[in-house]
Amino acid sequence: MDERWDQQDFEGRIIEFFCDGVRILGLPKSVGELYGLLFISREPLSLNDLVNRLGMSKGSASQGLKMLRALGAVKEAEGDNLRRSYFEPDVELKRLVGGFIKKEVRPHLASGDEKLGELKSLLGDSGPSEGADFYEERLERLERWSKKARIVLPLLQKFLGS
Amino acid sequence: MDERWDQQDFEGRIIEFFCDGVRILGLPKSVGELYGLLFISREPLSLNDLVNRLGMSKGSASQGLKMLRALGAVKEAEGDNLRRSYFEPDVELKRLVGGFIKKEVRPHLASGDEKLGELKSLLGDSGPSEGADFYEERLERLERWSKKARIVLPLLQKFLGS
DNA sequence: TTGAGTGTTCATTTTTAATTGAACAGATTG
DNA sequence: CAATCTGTTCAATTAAAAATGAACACTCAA
Repeated sequence: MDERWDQQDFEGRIIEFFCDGVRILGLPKSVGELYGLLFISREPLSLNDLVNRLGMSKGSASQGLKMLRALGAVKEAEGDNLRRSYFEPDVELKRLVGGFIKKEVRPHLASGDEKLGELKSLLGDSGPSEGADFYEERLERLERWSKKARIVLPLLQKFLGS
Repeated sequence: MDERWDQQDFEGRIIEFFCDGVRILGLPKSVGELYGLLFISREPLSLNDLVNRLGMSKGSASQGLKMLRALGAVKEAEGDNLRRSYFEPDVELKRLVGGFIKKEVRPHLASGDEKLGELKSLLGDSGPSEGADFYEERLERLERWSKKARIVLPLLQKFLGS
C-alpha cells in the first residue's frame, strides 16, 4: 500500500473540478459537488449519503438533485436500502450537453425570439417613418444571430454524439 | 408622425434584451446595458453619454467598458469632443463569440486541463493498486470531454464566420 | 396508530457578486 | 499654475443568489 495515495484528496479534487465546471454554466456550487461525488463513486448514492459525505444541508442536496434530474445529469438507480432512492450520474457528454441545451439554453433563446417579435411589431407600428432604417438593420441582425443559434445547437449535439 | 411609435420604449427594450443576453453568459447586467445602448445608437457614445443615459455610476460604466473592450465587443471610435473617448459596438457575431471564447471559455478549459493533469499524476502515484481501474476510467472520460471541447470550439467559430 | 425514516418546501440567514461614490491621477485649457 | 474635465481604482454599500434548517407530508413497519 502506497501511503502517498490519498483517496480522500483525489475525490475532493474531482469534486472541486466539477464545482468549477458547473460555475461556468451558471449553476450553484452545490450542484457541482453532488454531481462530482456521484461521478467518482462506484456505487449509486442516496440523498443521505450525499448529505453526509459532502457536509451540505438536506435542503440543498434535495434541490440540487432535483436540478440534476431535470437536466438528465443523474438518474435513479437500485441501492441496498429499499426505502431510499439512489442516484447515479449520466456520464455521456452528449446527453449532459443535450440536457443543458434543452433545459437552460433553449428556453432563453425562445424568450429572446419572443421579445424580438415584440420589437419588430413595435417598429412596424411606426410606419415608414424617417430614420427607421437603422433600427430595422439592427433588428435584422439580431434575427440573424438567433437563426445562427438555432442552427448551431443541433450541429453541436450531433458532433458530441460522435 | 405616429404617436404610437415610442423610441424611448424601443431602446429600453433593446437594452433589456441585452441584459438578459449577457446574464446567460454570466456577465453583469450593467455590461448588457452598456452594450445594448451602444448597439442601438447611431453614433458612438462617450463614457459620460452612457452614464447619463443609463443612469449608472461612472465606476460601473468604466469597469463595464473595460470588460467589453477586453472581450472585443466594443472599440474606440471618433466623436465630436476631442477630449473624450467614444465607443461603438462590434456587431459581428463571429467576433463577439470569438472574443468570449478567447477570454472567458479558454482560460477555464486550460485551468481544467491543468487540474486533470494533477489528478492523473496523483492516480499514477498510487501505482497499480487494486480498484484504481474505476478512477482511471473516470479520468479518461474527463480527458475525452476536454478533447471534444478543444475540437468543437474552432468548429463553432468557423461555422459562425459563414 | 404511533414512531422512525425519507424527502420536499420555503422563510430566514449567509455568502457572493455587483454597484456605488469618493479619492485620485493625468491631461488640457485659460 | 489653478481650474476643469476625463477616466480609473477600490473600499464600502447594496443587491442577488445560494445554503440552511425547521416544519411538513408521506410511507412503512411494529
